[in-house]
Amino acid sequence: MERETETIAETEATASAGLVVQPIDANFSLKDRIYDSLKQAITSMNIYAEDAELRLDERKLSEQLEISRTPIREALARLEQEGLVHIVPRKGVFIVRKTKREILEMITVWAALESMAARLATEVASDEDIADLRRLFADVESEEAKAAIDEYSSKNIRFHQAILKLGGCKLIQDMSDNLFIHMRSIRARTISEGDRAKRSVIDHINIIEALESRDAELAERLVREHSMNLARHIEQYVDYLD
Amino acid sequence: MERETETIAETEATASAGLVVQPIDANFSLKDRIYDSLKQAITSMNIYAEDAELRLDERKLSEQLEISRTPIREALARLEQEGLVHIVPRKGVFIVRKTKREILEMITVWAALESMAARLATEVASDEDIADLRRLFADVESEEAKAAIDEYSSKNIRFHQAILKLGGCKLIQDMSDNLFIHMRSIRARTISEGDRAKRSVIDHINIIEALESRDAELAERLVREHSMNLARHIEQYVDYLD
DNA sequence: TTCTGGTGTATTGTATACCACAGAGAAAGC
DNA sequence: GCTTTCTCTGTGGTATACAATACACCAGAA
Repeated sequence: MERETETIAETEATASAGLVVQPIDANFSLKDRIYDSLKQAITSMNIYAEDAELRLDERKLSEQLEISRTPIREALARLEQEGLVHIVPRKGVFIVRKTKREILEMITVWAALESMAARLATEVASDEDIADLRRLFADVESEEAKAAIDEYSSKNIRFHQAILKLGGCKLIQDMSDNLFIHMRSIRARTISEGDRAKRSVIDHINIIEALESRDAELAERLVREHSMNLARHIEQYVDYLD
Repeated sequence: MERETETIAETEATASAGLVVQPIDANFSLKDRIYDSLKQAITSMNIYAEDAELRLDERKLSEQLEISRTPIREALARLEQEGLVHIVPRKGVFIVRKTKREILEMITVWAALESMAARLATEVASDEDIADLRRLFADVESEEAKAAIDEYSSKNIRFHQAILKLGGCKLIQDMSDNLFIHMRSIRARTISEGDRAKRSVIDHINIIEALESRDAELAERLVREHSMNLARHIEQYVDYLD
């Protein structure tokens, strides 16, 4: 946008002729594209399936993507820093399977971040935003009976991401997104266990009401306990993790 | 040839001669070493000084370190993912200067993490660990009068890191370390402003007492408010950030 | 003098060649 | 038959060569 106006201002002919653009996105870089591509691929696969292929072959990737290994290696270096893959010198690149303990720690951090977001939300979120939250949730409630569990799971996830967003802290959202990659499949699996879905619905109602009444302490506590309950559940019942 | 000698060394010679070790850390990798080296260099420099050199020259680095550009670029890719540097395609690599808003967000996240750590600490930390905290703090108190401010600043930092550790959540510690890199210089600068040092001491006493009495709610609140006070102070008085 | 256009250099992005090592399988010795 | 050793292949690690582009400088024209 800024560049467009600059260009137009600079050359009147352009403006009069109305030749609109070429904001040519010169920011393409193979490294970044590959990074996105690999990240997308990894997050969308079920890492915790038994038969999951955990090994990544640089050369194979370079052939599939029809580029050289160099940018691939740089993308992999980024992914390693992010914790998605682990590079063992002279051994190979492996997709990381988080251990149960690590998952629990991630949920703990998630609880800290989301509860802080909820606290912030009671201060900065508009009434409309909170109303939207209730609307999204009403949706969930009405569809819950007929829709499949994983459909609910998706809404559940959107609910939590909405709260993170309402806090207005970009960094909290970003960090949560990263945690979320690893928690996605776990959340999806555990939601169907026991009566967690129903309890979850109740929790969500309470959280929304706390936000509506702008009760920072209560909102924070409810969000935190909601997450920590998930941690306790996993601690007790999940055994397919290392 | 080499393999023969290796083999001999491993089997007979090693056993009979009692040649003790070769713990040779084969996990060395230029990429990792460079990463550590650059990170150390960046964190130890004052990023926010006026005359700070923000540009990193790959070729110059490769000459100084006497290695090729490839591992350097991989290290830089990691640093970018971590948020320490920013890579602009076909422009170069620049050390990131956080904006005021970003600093404030980092402190908010820090508050969320440290307050969660404090809460956890009231449950899992041993009495001795908490006693150590008080001891560290007593140290601070006695030296505060005579020691320089930056000396206190270092103790202040250790206090906070101790709390993070007491929570027993490794992930919280790691994430906080990252945030800390950017907050280090800010914290050092602001501690000397106003009577923040004295107020800080009082806060710390209260936090320790909350931990000792195993009051999760109180410990969490005090830690959170302590950090958020720093945020408010920066918001109001710091103007050397973008 | 100033603006425009071109050229040259420096620096980044990408490709490729080569090296060292790990691991598996074959061959040889016990 | 079992163990051991050697070799071979595949993979990642590193270096270097090449391509593309950004920026500065300079020349020429208005």
